[in-house]
Amino acid sequence: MSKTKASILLVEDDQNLGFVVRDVLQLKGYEVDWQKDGTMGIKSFFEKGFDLCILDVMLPNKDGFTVATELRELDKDIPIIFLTAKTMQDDRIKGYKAGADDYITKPFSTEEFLLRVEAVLKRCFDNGLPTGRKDVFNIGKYVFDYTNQTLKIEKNERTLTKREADVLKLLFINRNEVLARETALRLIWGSDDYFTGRSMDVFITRLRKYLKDDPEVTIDNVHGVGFKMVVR
Amino acid sequence: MSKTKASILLVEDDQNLGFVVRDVLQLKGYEVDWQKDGTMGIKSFFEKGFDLCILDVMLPNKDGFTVATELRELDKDIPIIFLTAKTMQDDRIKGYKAGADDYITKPFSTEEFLLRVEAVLKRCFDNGLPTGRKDVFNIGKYVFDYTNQTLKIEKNERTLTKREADVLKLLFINRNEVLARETALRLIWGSDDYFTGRSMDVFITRLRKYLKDDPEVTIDNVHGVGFKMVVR
DNA sequence: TTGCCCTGTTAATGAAAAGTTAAACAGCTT
DNA sequence: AAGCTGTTTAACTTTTCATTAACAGGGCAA
Repeated sequence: MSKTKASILLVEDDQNLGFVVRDVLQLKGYEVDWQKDGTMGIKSFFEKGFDLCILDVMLPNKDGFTVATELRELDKDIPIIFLTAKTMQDDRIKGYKAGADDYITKPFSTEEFLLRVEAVLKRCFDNGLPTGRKDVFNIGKYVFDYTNQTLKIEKNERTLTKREADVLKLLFINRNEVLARETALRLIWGSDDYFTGRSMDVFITRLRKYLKDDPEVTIDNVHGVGFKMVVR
Repeated sequence: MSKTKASILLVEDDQNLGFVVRDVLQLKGYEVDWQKDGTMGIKSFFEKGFDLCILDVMLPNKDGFTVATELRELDKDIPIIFLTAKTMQDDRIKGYKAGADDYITKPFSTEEFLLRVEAVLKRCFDNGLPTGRKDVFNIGKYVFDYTNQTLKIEKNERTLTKREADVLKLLFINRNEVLARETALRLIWGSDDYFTGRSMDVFITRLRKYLKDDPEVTIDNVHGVGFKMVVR
């Protein structure tokens, strides 16, 4: 069945506001992951997955909109709520409203806040409850369970390492499209240099070996750019 | 509901002004690519594509107007805003002639600047939001995906190399018009000498081979000038 | 028509990227 | 500190791709 309460990613650099928001949500039974900057937020989302993301617009390094764009690359339907300062111009709010499921202007009351959160969840999961995050993927004849780090074909199950699972998941999210080397290195390794690149190659080799039992699934190289998982 | 905000190309050689402008735009949620000279700006535009370009008039090597003209060759509808140090009537006239959508004289307040930017975007994308950059082209019976570097006809898909994709895209942008050899060499290779010219010929040969399955698509030579992709 | 430059085409070359395997290493646990 | 596990580094091989070369036509001006 489904989970009882949604899990929420909160990206907020302000200590005080972050603490309060997390607390309010947790008291309502939500599972909350609080990250202080966009990069960590994206990493966490990739690894854990959430039912809803709440992003402050003003963030160090990577602002909320950029974060939102990158989150949507990982999951195009993920509900997103923005937190914005009151000083923001009206037309601007209109501008990004299209990409957001809701926006809340600071300061806000906890009641209003919770109402908005629940409204978005209700709208996105029509029974009011999240369907539960999907971290089991069907890759051709394979069944890949990301959280349990297992890869199964017919009766053969293999346990993957964290890195293997990360690379496989990212490839699958971008299946039939080129996954730029740089993107993968940035997201999974956090750095993009010669050696991490070579390291990735080693993982690709290993994953190909794991996936060789279904010829419909291949990992193709696009020279100088990255890799493309092709699922026919 | 995929894109949140417009992506902007900023071409500005001055460190301080460039930094400030980028920052101001980023804080407003725009995705900003800051290039320090015209050549790099054009290259970046060709490879990534943007919703709006902001060009300083005074630039090393290639001035803003020249850059604008070349940008318009790549995308005749791209919105362009000029920045200039002083009120130079001559420049203004020349600027509008090249097709500026707005013209901002330095120094300017961030408020004024942002208003102008938003106004131009609003004017150009009537719903206030950019349409999103298109990098999938229909070339006769072919479907060419620039970012994924694929060229497809019916069920046959072939992956292109970076250079092949670059040349093909440039030819297509100038379809039914002559693409000067020099233009292509400058933009894609960055230099225009005998050997790069010969190299280009090799790519033309290869692209012709790839495109031979649709007789309605040809790459014709214009002796001494360049090539013309003809799509009937 | 002749000669010269420009283009078409194919093959050879060399450099860089990727494939592969094994050893080294780091972080745990026992 | 020995063993175990997972990741990175290293060393070597193979592949890929842009460039260069080599040769064959073509177009155009004189």
